Amino acid sequence: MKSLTSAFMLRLERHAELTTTEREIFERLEKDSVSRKKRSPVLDPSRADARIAIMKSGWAVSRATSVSGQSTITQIFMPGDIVGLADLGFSLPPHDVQMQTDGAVCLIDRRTLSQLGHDHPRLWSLLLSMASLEEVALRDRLHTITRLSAEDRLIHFILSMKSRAAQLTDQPSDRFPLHMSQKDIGDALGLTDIYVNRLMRKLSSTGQIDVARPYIRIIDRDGWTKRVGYKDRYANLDTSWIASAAS
Amino acid sequence: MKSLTSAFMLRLERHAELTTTEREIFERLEKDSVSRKKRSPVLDPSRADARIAIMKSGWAVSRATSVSGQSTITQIFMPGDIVGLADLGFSLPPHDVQMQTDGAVCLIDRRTLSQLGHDHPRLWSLLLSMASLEEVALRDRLHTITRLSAEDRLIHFILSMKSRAAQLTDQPSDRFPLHMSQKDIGDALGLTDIYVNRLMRKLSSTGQIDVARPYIRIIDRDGWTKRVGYKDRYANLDTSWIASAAS
DNA sequence: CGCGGGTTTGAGCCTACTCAACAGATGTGG
DNA sequence: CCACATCTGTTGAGTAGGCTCAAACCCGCG
Repeated sequence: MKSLTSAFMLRLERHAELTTTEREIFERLEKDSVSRKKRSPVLDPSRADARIAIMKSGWAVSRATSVSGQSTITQIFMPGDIVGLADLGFSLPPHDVQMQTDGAVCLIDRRTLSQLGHDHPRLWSLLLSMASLEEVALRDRLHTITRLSAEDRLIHFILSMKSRAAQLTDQPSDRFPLHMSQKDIGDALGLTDIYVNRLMRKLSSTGQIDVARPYIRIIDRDGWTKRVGYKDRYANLDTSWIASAAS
Repeated sequence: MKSLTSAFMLRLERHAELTTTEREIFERLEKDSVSRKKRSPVLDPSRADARIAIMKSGWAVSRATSVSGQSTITQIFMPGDIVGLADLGFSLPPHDVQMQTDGAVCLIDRRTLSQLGHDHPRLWSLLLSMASLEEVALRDRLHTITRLSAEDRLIHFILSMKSRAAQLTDQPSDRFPLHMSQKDIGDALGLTDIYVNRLMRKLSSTGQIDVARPYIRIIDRDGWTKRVGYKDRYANLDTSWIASAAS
């Protein structure tokens, strides 16, 4: 079961039956990985065409920065996620992606990907489906940020991080690692680090979470889910419409 | 020049050379259109598999709604846009899409799309590129909403609507139609209608915009662009990495 | 031991919200 | 063609949620 060592394969297989040929192709994509230190850029600016990466291990975040120096974390990448999928249409990376912890990534250049997709059309459908997951989660986050109170935003965020952590293991529990400082959480939610701190204190002092950095435990997940109207977009990817593999 | 009647084709050809075969395929996708009245759903719930639509004319918006009844406009669709591209991975539509003006749409079901993509792999690359445009614009909006003042948010929004309007015409000007009430604008920006109103009044009384509903004219676009750090993501789609069409 | 990154707490303030009322426009049914 | 309802825009007054500024504290690390 060599393929189980790869979070990316694990995720793909969770959603769709792969042929042995396809499995070989995806495995080849992950053959060479390079390690990356915390805070270093995921994509190598010197390799202009290597603009896609599969996260092998570690976390990364994508940030948008404004003139005033304020920044927003627009995406959080965990093992098995694909970095740069949403940037395919751009000649220059629109937002920059940095490692959030130490880790390793597999770089893929776009022409290789394009060629692979040409030979194996189902690859595109799968990638597009995965991109669509990202985007829907992003739209959910947009909604929570614009319309929920700071406390509910934080709760929604913790729930979504828990969902994503659950994808990476077969024994999900309500305890999971959150490799982000309170300032980072603020950058993801549009709050100040100070206010995030007050909220976290409040949640833990009222017994809603247990914090033991970097781990966090959600005490009443169902209650929270109902309270903020959380929907787990990651759990069910529908790939039934994709044409079955040729032969 | 029959193809010029289609905003969708116009947009595709702006970004990539199409072969005659490909052109025929895309034209066929748009063959049958159905008209839709303002405020009616774009996708027909009775046709469960028809989950993609190309906007033929009119505007549509996608909304996320929360338990409290608050809603956020997560996407705005104009002629030539593809509705439902980002929802491909879901068995049920995650957010609902309604017409914002009267108009017409072409419904496409997912299996048809999948089959087409199987026969013409470049289709997927193009769709993924277009989806990536959407997503990057969405991330920009997320950033402006989380980190900019209400006034700058509104300015950023008007600039982005202008960019999109510009895609639909060959003679772009700083005057363009905005088919949204102040409440809708608020739903897109995370503001109340009342506050949007105050801001609009301020912008027009200080000579920054001219309003003649539904048209709006930006007076100093360069100044605004610099002020809020606006980047026009729609102007340049990079498709150079896509493998050229077979034969 | 000093330093830097992250966390914690206090005090005061401002941006954008709420509530309320009205004017204009638009539409709709009789 | 009018009467009425509904939607949209406008303005005022008061409020509060999350911000800013400031200062400690904790901990790992060189």
